[in-house]
Amino acid sequence: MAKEITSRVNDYSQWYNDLVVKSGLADHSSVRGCMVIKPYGFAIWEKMQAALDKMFKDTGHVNAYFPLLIPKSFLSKEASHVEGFAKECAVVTHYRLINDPNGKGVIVDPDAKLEEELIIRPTSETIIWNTYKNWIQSYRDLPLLINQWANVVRWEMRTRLFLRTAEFLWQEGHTAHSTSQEAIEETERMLDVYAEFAEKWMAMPVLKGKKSPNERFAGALDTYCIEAMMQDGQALQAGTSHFLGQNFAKAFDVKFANKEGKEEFVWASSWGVSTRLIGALIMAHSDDEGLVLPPMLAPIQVAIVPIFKGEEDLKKIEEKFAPLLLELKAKNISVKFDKDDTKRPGFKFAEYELKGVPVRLAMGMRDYEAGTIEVARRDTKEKSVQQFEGIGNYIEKLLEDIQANIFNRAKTFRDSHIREVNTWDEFLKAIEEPGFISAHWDGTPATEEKIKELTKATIRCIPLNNKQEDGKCVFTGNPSKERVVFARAY
RNA sequence: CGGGGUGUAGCGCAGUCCGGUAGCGCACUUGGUUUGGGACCAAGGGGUCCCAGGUUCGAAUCCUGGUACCCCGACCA
Repeated sequence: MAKEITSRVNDYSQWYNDLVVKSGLADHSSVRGCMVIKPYGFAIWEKMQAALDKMFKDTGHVNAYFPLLIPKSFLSKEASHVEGFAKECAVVTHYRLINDPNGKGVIVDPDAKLEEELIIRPTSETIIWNTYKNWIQSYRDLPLLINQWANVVRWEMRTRLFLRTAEFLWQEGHTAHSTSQEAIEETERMLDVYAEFAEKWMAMPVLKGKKSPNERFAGALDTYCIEAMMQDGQALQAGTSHFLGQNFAKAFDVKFANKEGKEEFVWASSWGVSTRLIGALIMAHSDDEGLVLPPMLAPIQVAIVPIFKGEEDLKKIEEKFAPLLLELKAKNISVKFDKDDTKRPGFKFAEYELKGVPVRLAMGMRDYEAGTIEVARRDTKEKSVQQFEGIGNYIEKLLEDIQANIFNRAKTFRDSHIREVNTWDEFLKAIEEPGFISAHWDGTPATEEKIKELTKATIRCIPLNNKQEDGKCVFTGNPSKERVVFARAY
């Protein structure tokens, strides 16, 4: 075995790290907490971007780009926003380096201190709302529906590849509206877009819900989220959509004249997903042999391994496959025909499993003569021999089947790991098992805080369209109208 | 920020206790044989032993100081 991956049961966290590095998605960089996203990992991100970008455009949004650097003073204009982000901001203080007069290398030129320090954006609400002030005068300028693809920096104390890195890639939508209701509708619409993307493309079931006040975005009136369950039963927030009310409009003085000619503050939403989704993808589906990628996001959907002795065999097999390659291309299926003669078939099989390629085809002279082909699917690791004739359609269906199968597998796992509990004793017992807990909560931040302190579990969300039922808070016994979802989270 | 670990060839590591020619596996290069589940043989190339200072005839190894990254926790839109 050239590449040993720690097994999930042994050490889930180590399994994840091994997998990310050994499958070639990303590496640690020489900067603490920052990663190098390698071509294979970036290809997944590009597929995610393409799908999401289309969904954003289809819902009326356009892309723009705002600066990486933000004047320090901007951040403090919205009180709770600065409180949330100040402690993890990287700051630019100087603009020049000079040769070190005492030795080798360069030092910061003390004479090149910035008048006002700049922060590297941890998120762009402030610089964007400062810009919107100039763009919005009338109700005719609204709504403003803008998205940006960007990188942000948050100086996290502890980082993990993809899940929490100091620098990460994301998209952030920032919209401006003339009414509260319209902004709320936008917030909910984008949550639906995220949920659809997670379930349809990533094959990852998610719970849609609202955050409790404790877990809200710094500066939001309401934070909506999608929460996914990883294979170790922990929760991962996979996307958020915030209703910002008029907080940023007030902080940056963004007003518009309504139809009656009166000035009003603008209503806002913001929403984002990040490269963390790649972490989610890995932890939702993969196994001890490597990645398991959903066909819709796999950079390579079909790998073909010809097994040959000498140029003549290879040529025969290549000729046999030529029409199939065209057919698959026409079906928009990405294929790699791997005729690399320096690696043996067994090596390639293992490598494509590690990389999570959904379907692998193998053909040697035996199959060639018989008019058959070996088909291996990554999700179940099943192999079968099929007739070569008509294999294009078979593969197309198989990819759909794999996409559906891994979604169903993840959904079955999740649904069987959500427990309803009604007493504190049950809660304490259940939280030591993998999975989510559905329980009544009295709605107070104090109770949530206390539960977190005692169990490390947080309220992941208050599910949307939640069933209303009378109950008692699992901790205080105070009356409650609905259940909320508790879990330990990444 | 607390605790732990690690810095030696591209990668993974041994050597450090007990100072004395810098090693192993993988990868790489060349040639050959192989090819249906991670091939084999032969030859070869590759080093600021994290940095600085000290002890010593001599330091990867001992001493002092620094630094970087990783892991566990606390923290975390």
